[in-house]
Formats: sequence, C-alpha cells, structure tokens
Amino acid sequence: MPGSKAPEEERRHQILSAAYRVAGEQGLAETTILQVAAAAGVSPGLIIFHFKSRRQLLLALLEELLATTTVLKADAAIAPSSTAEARLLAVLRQEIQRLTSEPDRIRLTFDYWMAGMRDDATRRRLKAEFARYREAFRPLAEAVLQAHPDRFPGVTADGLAGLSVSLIKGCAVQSMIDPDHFDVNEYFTAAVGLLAGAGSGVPAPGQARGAARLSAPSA
Amino acid sequence: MPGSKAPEEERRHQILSAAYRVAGEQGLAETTILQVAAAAGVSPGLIIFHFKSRRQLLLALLEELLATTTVLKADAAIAPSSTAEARLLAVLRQEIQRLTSEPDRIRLTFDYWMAGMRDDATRRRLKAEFARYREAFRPLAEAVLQAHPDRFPGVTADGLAGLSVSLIKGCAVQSMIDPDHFDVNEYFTAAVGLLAGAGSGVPAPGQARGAARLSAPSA
DNA sequence: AAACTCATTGACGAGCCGTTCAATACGATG
DNA sequence: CATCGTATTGAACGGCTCGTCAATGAGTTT
Repeated sequence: MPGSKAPEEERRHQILSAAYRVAGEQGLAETTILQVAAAAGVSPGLIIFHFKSRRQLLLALLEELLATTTVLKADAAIAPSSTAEARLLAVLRQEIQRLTSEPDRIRLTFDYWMAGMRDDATRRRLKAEFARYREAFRPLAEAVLQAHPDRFPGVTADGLAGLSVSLIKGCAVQSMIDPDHFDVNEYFTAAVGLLAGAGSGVPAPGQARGAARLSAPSA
Repeated sequence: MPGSKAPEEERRHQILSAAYRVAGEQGLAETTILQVAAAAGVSPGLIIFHFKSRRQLLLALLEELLATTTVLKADAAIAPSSTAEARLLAVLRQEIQRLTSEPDRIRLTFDYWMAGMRDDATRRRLKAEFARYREAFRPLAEAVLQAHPDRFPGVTADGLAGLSVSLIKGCAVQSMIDPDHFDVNEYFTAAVGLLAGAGSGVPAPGQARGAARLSAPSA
C-alpha cells in the first residue's frame, strides 16, 4: 500500500529535512539512504526515485544548507553611521556569535568542508561559497583601509577580508571541538585590540566574563 | 605461508605507516582494514591482531600523527632578540607556511577534527592537543601585551593566543578547500598590519606577489 | 630434536550498504 | 467509469565491511 502522493517539491523537502536531521546527528559519512528513509517515514526506493543517487541527495542537501544560511546581513543590521573598524568588528562579532548559536548547522557545514576535499563537485560549490563570503567582507575591509591609509601599509582589502574569513572559520573549528573554552567575548576583545587599537570607540562588552572563564595561571 | 615474524613495534609502525598513506589518499572514513592491509602487504587478520579493532587502529594513527607533528619550534628558530610582535608574527608565519608545505598531514588532521565531533575519545585527545598548542602561544602573546600595555586594552594573553590559534586553523581550512586563493604572504601582510601597525620593523616579504595573484576588481 | 609460544594467514559469517525492479495504488484525464 | 501516468513500496541482489577463528609455520626454549 503505497502512501499518499505528494507534490514533487514538497516530498523533496520532506526528504531533505529528514536528511538534515540524520546528518546532524550521525555525521555526513554515516548518513545512509535507509536511515534517511526511516527518518522521513518513507521507503528507501523513493529516495532514489527523487534523487537518483545518494551522492546527489547529499549534494542537494548541501545546496539547501547553503541556501538557508543567512549570509552576512551586514548592511541591514549594522549601524551605518559608525566608523569603518566598528562596522567590520560588528560583523565579525555577529558571525562568530552565530557559530555558537547554530552548532548543528556549523557541524554539518564542517562535514561538507571535509567531503569537499575529495569530491570535486562539493569542492567547487564550497569554493564558490567561500568566494562569496569573502567578497561580502571586501567592502568592509576596504572602508577600514581607506579610513586609515597609514596604519596598514601594504595590506590589501582582499588580504584583510581573507584574514577575517579565515579567523571566522578557525573560530568555527575551535567552537566545535572545544566549545567550553570558546568564549566569544574574549576573542572579540582581542580582535578589537588588534584592529582598532587603544581608545577606538568600540567597547568590548562582557570582557570580564571572558577573563574569568579561562584560568590565567601566571597572571 | 605466513610471512616472517617481525618485532611488535616494528610491525605496528609498518601498519600505521600504511594506514597513514591510505588515510591521506582516501580519507579517514573510507580507510578500511582491508585497504590498510593491502597497502602494508599484510593480511587483514594481522591488523586486528595488533590493534584489536578498526577504531583503535585509527586512534593509534591519531596518536602517531600528533607525535610526529613538529609543535612550535618557536624558541629555537626564532631570533630571540627581536621585538615581541616580531616573534609572534614570525611564529604565525611559520605555522601558516607549514599548512601549505604539508597538505597531506593537514588534511588528515582535518579529518580527525571532523571525527572528533562524534567520537568522544578523539575529541578528548584533540582538546588536549589544542590546549597544548594554545599554551605554546601564550608566552608570545604575553610578551606582546607587556611590551605595549596601552595598545591592547582589555586583551588577555589567553585571548590573543586563542585568536592566533583560531587564525591558523582558519587558514588551514582555507588552504585545504581553496588552495589556489590561499596566499601566505598576503595573509601574513594583513596580520602584520593588524598586530604591528605602521613602521613596526617587520617587513612583509613578497607582498607584491600576493597582490598580483588575486584579482582586485575595483582597485 | 622435541615441545611450545605466538605472529600470521585466509576463509568465513553476519550485517549493512546503495541500487534495481516488478508490483501496486493513487490521482488525473478522457 | 475506464485508462493511463506516475509516485510509492518492499523485496532482492551484489558488494563491501568488520571481526572471528582454526590452521600454519617461524623462533625460542628445553
């Protein structure tokens, strides 16, 4: 007794949703068609029917993952009247904060980074996404460099943008492996110190909490 | 016709070496006992004999991976007479450079980061290693903060050390997914600009190469 | 030389996997 | 109501996996 029919798109979404759940719990490598089928309350054959292969199912899941990831709502939320450094720092903080608020999503993204090392299609897709992400940082980085042309000799906007992105990715790794020792405020305070220097008008909120959370042996 | 006997430690090393090769090519998830056995020129049963299970084989491989990873030879190679920022930057540069010179090793490490998300034993091991790595940066960070107590208000040594480590990890991710757009010199130049500010005595070698390699659309 | 220890082998079972496919039932169309 | 396309099922297949195990032979001890 086959179940009731459903419109194409709806069923695809149902399956992808189940796949997202399974992948979040078990990891991408252990996400099998049978498990996804069970999670979706659907037969294994149906999954092959809609996505022709496991590989394409996972590629579709990556596509949905990227599509539903909020990408840098910088222009909207960040006060446009602040200084250039403040804006870049605010976006940095926002992005790093997001790492801790959506651990499942980050973990899955991480999973795809891994898969991207061996799978060409995945790698190409991630490469494009990375470029988009970096490009979103470029105007912010450019503004900072223009505001202080003497402070950062030889630094390009691409370099500063890439550095920012790499920092965020590194924080993602850190927050996944060792979430207890990952303190957003402490990192942010350090970033403020680096980028803005002394008395730059961007206060470091909750800095004391960060300092108290990590034991400081020789201080 | 069983092969000739070999001393315990030697055979373990032979198998781990083969496992390292296989894992580097196929990825950790696809590293099977049979493939390792074939690569080592040994029967599958022997692997189970020496490492009781696949899981323990991979844990042993992680152990060897960490043991053979040169950890921050900072004190030796870096000129101790330089300024605090120069020393920190030199170590940063050295570490980031290492990412591109040992891609296989980094890829495998990355693989374990991934595994560490779901496997407790792996996670604990990596957590400890991360802490060690961060700790190695602490004295360098502390020196920088002491040299310029007014420049980095509210920044702790732990924060600066953690930030440095995260940056390196982020660069690792970047260099794995998109090695073509990963330019050590450009990143390093940006880091120099951030940490040292203008005219700090740490020149940025090969900066032009980095700028030429990335297209700068609106410059 | 005989006995014994143990590293080593390769076949084997149980289990899971992805995918194929004939059978089936739903929903629209005529 | 009959017909047809297709979404859906679940069994079946072939393949690969990990781990077990009896058999084998090399090295060592007596």
